[in-house]
Amino acid sequence: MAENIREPKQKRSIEKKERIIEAGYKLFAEKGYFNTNTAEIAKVAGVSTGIVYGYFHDKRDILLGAMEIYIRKVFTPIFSLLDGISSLDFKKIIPSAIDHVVRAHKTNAAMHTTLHSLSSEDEIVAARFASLEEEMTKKMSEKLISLGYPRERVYEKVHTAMDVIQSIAHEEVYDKHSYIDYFVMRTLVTDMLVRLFEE
Amino acid sequence: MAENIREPKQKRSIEKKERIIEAGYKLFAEKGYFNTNTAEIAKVAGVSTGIVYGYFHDKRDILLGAMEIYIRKVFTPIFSLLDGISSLDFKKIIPSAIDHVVRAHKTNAAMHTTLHSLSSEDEIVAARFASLEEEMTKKMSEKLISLGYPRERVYEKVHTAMDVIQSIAHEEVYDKHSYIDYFVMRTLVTDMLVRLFEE
Amino acid sequence: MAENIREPKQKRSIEKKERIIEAGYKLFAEKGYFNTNTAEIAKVAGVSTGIVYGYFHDKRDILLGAMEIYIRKVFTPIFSLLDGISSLDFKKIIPSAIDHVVRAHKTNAAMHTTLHSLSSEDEIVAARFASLEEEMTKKMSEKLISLGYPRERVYEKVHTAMDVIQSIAHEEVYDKHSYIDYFVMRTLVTDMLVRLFEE
Amino acid sequence: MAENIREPKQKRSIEKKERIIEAGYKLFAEKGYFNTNTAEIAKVAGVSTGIVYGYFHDKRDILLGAMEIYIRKVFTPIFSLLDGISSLDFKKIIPSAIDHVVRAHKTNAAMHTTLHSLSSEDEIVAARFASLEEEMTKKMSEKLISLGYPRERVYEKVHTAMDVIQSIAHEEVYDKHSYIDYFVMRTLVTDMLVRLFEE
DNA sequence: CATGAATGAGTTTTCATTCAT
DNA sequence: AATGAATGAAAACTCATTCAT
Repeated sequence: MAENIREPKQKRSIEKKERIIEAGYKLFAEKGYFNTNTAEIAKVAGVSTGIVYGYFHDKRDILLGAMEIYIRKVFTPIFSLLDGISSLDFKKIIPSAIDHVVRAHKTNAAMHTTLHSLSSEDEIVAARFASLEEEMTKKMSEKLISLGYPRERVYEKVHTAMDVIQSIAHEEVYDKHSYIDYFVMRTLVTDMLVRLFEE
Repeated sequence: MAENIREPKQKRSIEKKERIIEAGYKLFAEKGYFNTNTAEIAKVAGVSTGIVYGYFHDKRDILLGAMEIYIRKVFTPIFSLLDGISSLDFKKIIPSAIDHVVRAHKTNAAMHTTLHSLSSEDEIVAARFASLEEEMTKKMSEKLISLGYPRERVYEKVHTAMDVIQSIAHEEVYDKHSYIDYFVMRTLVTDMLVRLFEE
Repeated sequence: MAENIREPKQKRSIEKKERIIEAGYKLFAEKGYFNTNTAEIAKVAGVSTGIVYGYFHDKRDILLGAMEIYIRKVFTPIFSLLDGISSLDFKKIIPSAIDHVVRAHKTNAAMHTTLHSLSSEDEIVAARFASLEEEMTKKMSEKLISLGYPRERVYEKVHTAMDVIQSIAHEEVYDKHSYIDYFVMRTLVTDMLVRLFEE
Repeated sequence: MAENIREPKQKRSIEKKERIIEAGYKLFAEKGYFNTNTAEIAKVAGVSTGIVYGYFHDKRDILLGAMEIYIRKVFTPIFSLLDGISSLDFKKIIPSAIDHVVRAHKTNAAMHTTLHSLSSEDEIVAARFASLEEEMTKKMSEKLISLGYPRERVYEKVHTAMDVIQSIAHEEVYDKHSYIDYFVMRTLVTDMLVRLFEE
């Protein structure tokens, strides 16, 4: 039962661990978690099956690694967007936020879906996402307050806005409904959210 | 390999097929699709493992059956809500809609999550949901138009409203964010959507 | 985690379970527990690997089954020997006991060794053997007492006798020492034990 | 595939080889041979996994090394006991022998069990033990003869005594039978063996 | 129609041993 | 000599699906 997971310090090892995660990322996104097996991950990563277990406890651990990559890819730009906000000009903030989120979703849609799936079967994954949303909501809210926005109901507003923006990102990325004009929809949503904050 | 799936005509058989679907529903919702095996479904349904393949092509086919149940449970009340609308009084329509959706989610949240998960791995599931959304959007839009609401951008408004309502239903059902006052959030969302339609 | 082990009631199934145990018995005895794999057991039993897990929780469970067979084979004749004792004539009892034990060992030596091995790695196996020894000691002691033998120190005498008899059985079965005349040794031991009880 | 096992001459190397053996000893004794892996041995020994194969052909080779340690620890004191015998006073010799063996067992019981186990799967281990027993029996017998004890049947007597003493050592060390008074048992055995030699 | 035992390919995981550095 | 990352064969176990009864 001795759990001996290498925490790689050398460059080559770090690269290898990263390669395994990237391979997992790619395959999980393409075929879903349960339809991917470790042998395949190893093959795509160009390593032996054994070494996978040198870097990860098990398959789920690879998923967790991939999730962190996903979070890095998707949330980092969004957090950096936050830093750029310097006034309460929601007519600028909202479209910019939608833009960021849609773009982040577009490049990582498949992984997003896989991870969202796993939320239903894995507590940890679900918890990680919940805490991320919390972090974003709080950071955004504090930012607005620091710029003079009234504190009252700000968490609820921000969280609602985030939900709405995520919805529209989904719509645009999956583009399943031919009867919807996504440009129109985005305009609607933008106005709606601007009003939410400016009321 | 002749695919001989019984389309049961006798009452006893119909009941049996239904029992299998219900068992699948329960288990898929509780533990997810991949963590449920057919033997378990058969056991919960009180039938033999073999007969499951008399009524269904494969495991996925049971999921599809369960999905129809889910749709029946969740969408039927929402469709019937539609019929009750007789004026363009959005201050009444929106809260009622939110109420219906939240309630439907509350009783079927687990299955919703499972099905949503599977969308990423199963085209059919994804397509079924898309077409349902389409149907709902169209029905609702036509209803509004028939009551005199302007046709322009109505699909986009309705679809956006549906997205937002789903989001808030999720929030309330999973209740993961202790920093959110869900009553406040619901009020915000209601006002926001009323304005969307009344502008 | 649903542990569904068939407890076979039908004759065919019982036979199959028995066949698996016998295959395990044979292979464990020939090659040791750790050098035998389940696929091999299945093959020798003439069944699929899967069904093995229909009848047994895991590989160790097969060993436990084999252990019970071993116990049946080895201890049953010894217990029946007990029933045959009708007087305190140790000059007859001791040689007869030695005879039985040596013969039982000779036909099951390999399995004995394997099981004894496992005692060091498996608590259950060890405990089962200890309780068997206890049962035998107690039964034998009660028998002697019922025939009028003094109760004092009888457990210790019987247990000692059992140990000694086991030792000599080992010696005869494995026959590793060319400088030993096993016939002489058996005579020595017999006399020694007769005196132990007759003193 | 050139088998280049270092026969270490330098002190540092000898120490390292010794450390590996001691680590193997400890782990084999604690968890059994098959439940111990080489990486663990290396770790406990404070060396790299690779270098283990610089000093040993394979895992089994480490076991053989550990066995020699065991033999050194257990048999050396017993052999030295032999040297101390200067008369045929069995009332002294027997208790002293029992004492030595019990004590040796008490400190090395776990390894004893492991090695005994391996006898069934490893010819070399079995042979080594057989030859040790032979050596002891012969040495002891010669000693007795040199002190005037009749040569006839002496090997068988000594070997039997050794067996009995080992049995009682086992009993005392593992102490599995609550219904046995081990002090009584030791007295019985002592008397029995004294008589065996004095008859 | 119904049963549930049986199949066997497929999956995760381990570990003795090798090898580049 | 020494390291410890890497290998990959082999093991235990699962489960959707089939089939004899």
